[in-house]
Amino acid sequence: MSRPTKHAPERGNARTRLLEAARDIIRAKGYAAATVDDLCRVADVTKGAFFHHFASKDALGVAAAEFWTGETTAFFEAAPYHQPADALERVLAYVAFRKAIIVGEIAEFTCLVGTMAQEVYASSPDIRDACARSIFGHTATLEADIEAARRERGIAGDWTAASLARYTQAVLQGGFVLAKAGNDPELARESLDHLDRYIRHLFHVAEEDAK
Amino acid sequence: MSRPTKHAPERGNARTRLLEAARDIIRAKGYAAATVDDLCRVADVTKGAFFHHFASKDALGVAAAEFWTGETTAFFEAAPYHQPADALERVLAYVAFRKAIIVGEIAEFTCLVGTMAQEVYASSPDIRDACARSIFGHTATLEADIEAARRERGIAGDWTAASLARYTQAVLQGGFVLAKAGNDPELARESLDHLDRYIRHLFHVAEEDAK
DNA sequence: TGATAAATACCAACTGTATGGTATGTATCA
DNA sequence: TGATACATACCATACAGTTGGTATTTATCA
Repeated sequence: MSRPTKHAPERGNARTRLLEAARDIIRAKGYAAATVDDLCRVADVTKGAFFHHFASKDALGVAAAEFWTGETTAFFEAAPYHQPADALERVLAYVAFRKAIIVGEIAEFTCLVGTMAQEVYASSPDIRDACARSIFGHTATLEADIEAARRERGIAGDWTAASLARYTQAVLQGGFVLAKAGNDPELARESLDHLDRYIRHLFHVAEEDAK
Repeated sequence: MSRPTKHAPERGNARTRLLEAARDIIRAKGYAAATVDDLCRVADVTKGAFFHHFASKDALGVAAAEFWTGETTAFFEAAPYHQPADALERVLAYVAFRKAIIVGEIAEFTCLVGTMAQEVYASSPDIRDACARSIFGHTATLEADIEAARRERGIAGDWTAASLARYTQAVLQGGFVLAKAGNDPELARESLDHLDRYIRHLFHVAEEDAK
């Protein structure tokens, strides 16, 4: 995705700094309100550099979604919830992990591509599709564990692993919306407690005395 | 909220038409991208009329959230899910109703205040708070039925009626985000199937063979 | 190895238009 | 007569995008 050059300066090139700025600014005030000048100021580059690296603001939007995909993929691959040998435990550890990382400022734990998709789904199909790839690509990684847990434990029921994986994303995204509206991260964490209880129900395991 | 005057023209005054335009345009492309000119064009009023009724674009945002509260309150009060004598049946009927009205264009069934809150939560506290009142005011109406169902059926468990009511909103809002990203309303309906199954679990009732 | 061409990465200043908002007017109604 | 409900024309600024440059790196080849 990012074609590295020997050219590369020491502390990250302008393109990367612009993508990081986009990630932070768009999460804080949305895509439309994030102006090119905003991005350049935060990234400490000029407008000439912006339009050298991106053909348009929308092109940056697509690149920002792909950058987010790369960052989050690496982050979740390195996360500790993969450790349990038991597949269901990995799924529950995923939910617990998602809850645990809901800390600090709202803009720091909410989802860039969920925010962007909500805003541009109709006006910018390119960005929307990049967001969709990011979200549903992530759910696919969870789907494997859910499917394995189902086989291991011989669970029936009229739901699919893919559907449950998507549902975890829906609960997360919805929790973020509520946290933003109510200006309270606890609203997002609270949603994940219900999700945890639901998954334990589907797999017939007892609720743990959570935190 | 809307102080009617004898002045009033036949098909709704400029203020109301602007609020309806705001509702439709903001759901389609977000708050920031909805320009005052857009709103005036769709409402078929001039800019003078806009700034006669609203001190600023942000003031319109607040008014639009309140207008949405009024419309949705009336809509849900008139909805058929209140009919069952049994409180739990009313709760499940609410979820079924929310699923049933997810039809047509995405912009027609998604939530104005969820969209706005996601965008302006940090940059416009007034709008954010109006959105919060709309969302959490609505969850409060469901909370009563959940609490009644709990009493009627003697249900224990480490969750509150208020928390479950908020969770239904989170699932809805998250379903909308996924529907927008995937450009497919089914993604929102699917989330509600999981929610239905979860609620039945909490109240120890069997899953119905849903359509 | 060194000269040179070509590409890349970036910068400063600029442009046309869109934007939120204003100033000032008029018609209608109580 | 005074307030309300608009309309028209206007304004300063913010906006995405352009133009025309320079410095640096890489590729080519004698």
